[in-house]
Amino acid sequence: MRPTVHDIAERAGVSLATVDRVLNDRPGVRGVTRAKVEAAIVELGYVRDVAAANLAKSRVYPLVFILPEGDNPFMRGLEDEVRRAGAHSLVERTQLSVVTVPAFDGRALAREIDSAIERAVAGIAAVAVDAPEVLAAIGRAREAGIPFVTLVSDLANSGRDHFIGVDNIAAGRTAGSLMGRFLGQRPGPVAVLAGSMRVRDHGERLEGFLAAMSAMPVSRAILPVLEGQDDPELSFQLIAECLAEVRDLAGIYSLGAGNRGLVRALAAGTGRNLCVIAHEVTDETRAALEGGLVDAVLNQDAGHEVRSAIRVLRAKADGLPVIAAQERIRLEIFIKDNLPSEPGMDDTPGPAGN
Amino acid sequence: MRPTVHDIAERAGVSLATVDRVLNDRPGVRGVTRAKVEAAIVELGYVRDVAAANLAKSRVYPLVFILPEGDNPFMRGLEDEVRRAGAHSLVERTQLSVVTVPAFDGRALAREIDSAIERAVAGIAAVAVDAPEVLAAIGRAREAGIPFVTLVSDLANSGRDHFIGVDNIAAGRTAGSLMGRFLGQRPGPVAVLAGSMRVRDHGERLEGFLAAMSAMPVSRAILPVLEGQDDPELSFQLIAECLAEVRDLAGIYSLGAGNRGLVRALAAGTGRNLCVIAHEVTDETRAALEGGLVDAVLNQDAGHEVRSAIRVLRAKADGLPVIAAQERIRLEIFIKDNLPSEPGMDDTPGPAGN
DNA sequence: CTGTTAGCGCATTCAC
DNA sequence: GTGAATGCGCTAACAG
Repeated sequence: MRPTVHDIAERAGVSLATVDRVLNDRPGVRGVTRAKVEAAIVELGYVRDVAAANLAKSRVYPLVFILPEGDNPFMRGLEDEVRRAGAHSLVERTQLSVVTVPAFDGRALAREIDSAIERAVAGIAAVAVDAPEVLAAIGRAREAGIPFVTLVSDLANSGRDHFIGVDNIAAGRTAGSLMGRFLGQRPGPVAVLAGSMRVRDHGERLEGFLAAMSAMPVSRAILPVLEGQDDPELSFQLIAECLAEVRDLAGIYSLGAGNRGLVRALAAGTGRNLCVIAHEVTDETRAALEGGLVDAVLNQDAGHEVRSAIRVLRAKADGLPVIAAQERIRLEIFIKDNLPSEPGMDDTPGPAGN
Repeated sequence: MRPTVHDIAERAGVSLATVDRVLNDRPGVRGVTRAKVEAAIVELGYVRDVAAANLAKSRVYPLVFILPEGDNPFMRGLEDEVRRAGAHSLVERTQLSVVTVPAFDGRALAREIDSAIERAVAGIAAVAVDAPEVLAAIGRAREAGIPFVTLVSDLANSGRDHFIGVDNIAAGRTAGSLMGRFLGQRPGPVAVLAGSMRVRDHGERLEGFLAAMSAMPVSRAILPVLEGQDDPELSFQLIAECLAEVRDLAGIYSLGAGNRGLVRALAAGTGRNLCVIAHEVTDETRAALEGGLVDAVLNQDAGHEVRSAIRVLRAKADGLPVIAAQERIRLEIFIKDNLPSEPGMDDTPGPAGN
């Protein structure tokens, strides 16, 4: 049997309360006493039973996810995953909530962060916007001792505890590499559709894409980036225009969330046989992949990201270490043949273990 | 606050013990009483606190992984992952052990399964071999009420509780699709290196590969399958021979674990510019991918598989449902650009949350 | 500064 | 058939 607090209390010749004090390093213990207890802990190889601890604390963990509002399908998918995780969360003493803020609005995000701090939540996960207000708000969360993770888009210098998302430069490189191979010797320029270059992850993807394309044996022109603001209508117009003007277009890389407009334009421009690579599996991209309109979709698993965020926030809240290998979000490549079946319908209701 | 056993005892006008009896449906409760309690459970929306239950039971879960022995790097990787999970497992009241048996030996596997049943373990995970003895042994595990999951290679009609691994037909299709696209118009036949066609997953991968290749616009000859028994030396010879004889060879699909021999032969046959697709990220395939000897590697994440097996076995042991979406093992596609950094060095030691 | 005591939610002997 | 009492490993009042 594993050693318990009783064993270490006995071994150190102190009471349970004292053991508990040094375990949770709370004040009110003399240095000598503390040392004795710590020695006993090491000698017995004690590891705290987190389940029992949480039971005793009967602590609940209110966690808040702050996501951009609007009809960005990936973000709505993230939101769905949070709610789905919420269904299982009672068992894990975790209380999930979602709030949405206008996209790309640093001030609004900062306000929401402060509000969460006010409510004394146990952890915050947010899609970061690159703005000074946000940086400051994250700093305040840190000061309040509230764990903070960035989701999907990072803010590395903010002091956040963890970033949960993919390496976007590598994602861009992967897209470029696939595009180059799929096109082979075929001539013609490539277009890039982005949301906005003011968003960090979009910029990084472009950077990686350009690097990989220029490393290809066949050199190929990349047209000036089209910024569709992740808006379906604007994206549609930009792509439709491009298709009309550039008759020998060979491929399109859609690195943002403007896929609905992209797909509409592709469907209209019949028989062009382009190589198209997009990001995030959504209803639109899934259908386009299955229909042959899109050749590959790069994806980050929203469900994994949400569960990872929860695990990391809870670990930080409990002062536990994080299993890095488990929390690394992979960049998934999907083609028609390895597309997983529709999500959502495959979940089992009821309480669950983990 | 969530309702507890006390609440439902009070509501039903019975004692804790009685509530417990119906919760764990044990005998010794009158029909009427049982009905009252069950009504209260439903009305209050009671869900059992598994953590507290396990604490009270002070139950530990001895789980056993039965893996093929030998120098198959993927299997050794799986074993490493089990040990790694074992380091965190104390916290989760789980006791992991690994036993190895000769590869492809149904009788040896069956014997080991029986031994595990004998020891009354709480769950068994095994790489299935397609043999009647194994089928029978899995049946005995079921009768003994011991949860059983198949790992990597399934045995669907065995009555196992769950399969943890990828869809191998889809894996083969994906390989075929990528091979076709990467080759494009380039002429020449394609070779297939397998371990043994008597293994189910290898057969399924071949099936998918052939289907995808034949669906390609450019028709292409597939050479007779080379069976390397997953043996480095034999695989090397087969591939070296093939390279020597088939001067216009366009590609190789390695669907088994003979990659060490494959890579050696590729390295020797300089400047042949083949399209090579292999399975499982190991030291060899990683290096080959980085060095340009291999174009793509299809992978199943061993760490995820092990953790999934543990979660599923525990859930089954506790009679809890499984979160299907979380337990589905994805088929990962790796090219040079999205290869994750070396695993193993990125783990944090010490106790962990999950 | 340190120790005693009473739970957290559940399972399990024992009596009745 | 049913209930009361005790303990799992830990935390948190409250005393001393």
